[in-house]
Amino acid sequence: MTTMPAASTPKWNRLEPDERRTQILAAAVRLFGDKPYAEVSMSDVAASAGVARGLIHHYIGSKRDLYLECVRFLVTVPPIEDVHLPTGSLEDRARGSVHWLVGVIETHGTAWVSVASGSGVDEQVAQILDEADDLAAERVLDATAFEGRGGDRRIATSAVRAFGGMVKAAGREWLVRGTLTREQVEILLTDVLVTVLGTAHSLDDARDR
Amino acid sequence: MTTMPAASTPKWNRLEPDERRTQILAAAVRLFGDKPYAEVSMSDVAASAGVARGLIHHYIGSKRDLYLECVRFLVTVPPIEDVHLPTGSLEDRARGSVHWLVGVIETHGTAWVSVASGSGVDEQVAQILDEADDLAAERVLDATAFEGRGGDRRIATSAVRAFGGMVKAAGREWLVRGTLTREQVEILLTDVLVTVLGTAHSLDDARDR
DNA sequence: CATCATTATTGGCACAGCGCCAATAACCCA
DNA sequence: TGGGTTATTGGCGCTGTGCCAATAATGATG
Repeated sequence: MTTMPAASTPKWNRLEPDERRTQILAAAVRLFGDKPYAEVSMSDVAASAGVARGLIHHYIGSKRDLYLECVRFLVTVPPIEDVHLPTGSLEDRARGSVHWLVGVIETHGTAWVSVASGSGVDEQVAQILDEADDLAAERVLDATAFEGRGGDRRIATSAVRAFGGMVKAAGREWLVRGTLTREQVEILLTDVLVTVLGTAHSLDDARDR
Repeated sequence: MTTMPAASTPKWNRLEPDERRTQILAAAVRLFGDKPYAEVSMSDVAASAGVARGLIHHYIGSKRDLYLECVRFLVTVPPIEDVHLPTGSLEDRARGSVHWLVGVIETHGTAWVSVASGSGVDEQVAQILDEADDLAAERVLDATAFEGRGGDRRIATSAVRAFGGMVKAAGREWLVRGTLTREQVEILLTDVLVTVLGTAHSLDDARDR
């Protein structure tokens, strides 16, 4: 990659530790991006990076350490961007924040989604969770007597599915972290659900990119 | 459990297939509930259920199959409850739906949260994700110029963290499932964020359980 | 320019855990 | 009470991780 000595052909080329480490990490991020944790072996990463298996352990450590580095890279690099001026009305400022968040997501694309939400889950596991989310969304739409035609309904389902992500996160805040009470969670989610259902109606007018 | 023969002491008692299978599944659900996937070995499940390792493979199959069964159990059992009448105003119906959802979460408690959001993630992975979520929430509060005192701010942070769950889920809808366009995602999230910020102010009045 | 010191890199060994199969023991029935 | 049925066990083979000594490439030194 760097120099090509014509006299002797080295069996392998020697790189700077930082460079090699970055190279390994890049390969790992790529693999962990579209395959779940269990499906990625250290041999795969080593082969993808063009090095021996043992070298990864020398530079990063265990497989879990490698994965941790990848996660840290994927979720901490984006927020480095800073320039965002909170001006205008509340909605304008909210719009700016959301635009920034969506941009963060777009930066690493599906890899970010795969890692951030449901870190390295199996394909079939994701499918089961998806079906459960779908069922819950349908139930919510039925319970709230959502009236809508074909396309409208599908978009509303997706919106409520997204809302389901907030339900889970709120549940985490309540049960695991203990930062919100059950009452606070219900109030918050109720207000948000009302907003989601209200917005869903006007959402298919913006279906064109 | 069933009968106790006094004459001879059997080395192990023979159960009906369904009963044994249920027993194994119960032990697996319990273990997968508070430990990540990689931390739970088939030997642990076997020991916890009081059977030999091989029996699990005989009844369920591979470790992944076992985990799939547990996930399916955790997420499909709750929705069996049905009775919920969509009456009253939109907010009332939304409140009812949210109440039902929160009840579903409560049914299995932390185990559900652990499996549903971030299926079987490592403790350190969860910590990294938590810190990233916290940072993002703080940034959003800063960008939207959220004014609030100490306790208010902390509650608002938690609310925005919960909102972050919806951001991830919406990103999934957009990038992975393709059910929403980027524009639709931004509109939806903007409206919801405005609601979240507005509700957060009145949320500490309901801090008492 | 030849030799040595340094260290990046490799290949293989030991161990843990999964998947499976034949042997075994408990139960049911005549 | 004996024999058939099958739930259950224990151990074997294999894949993959973690680690360490040997090796080779690079830079320094005379």
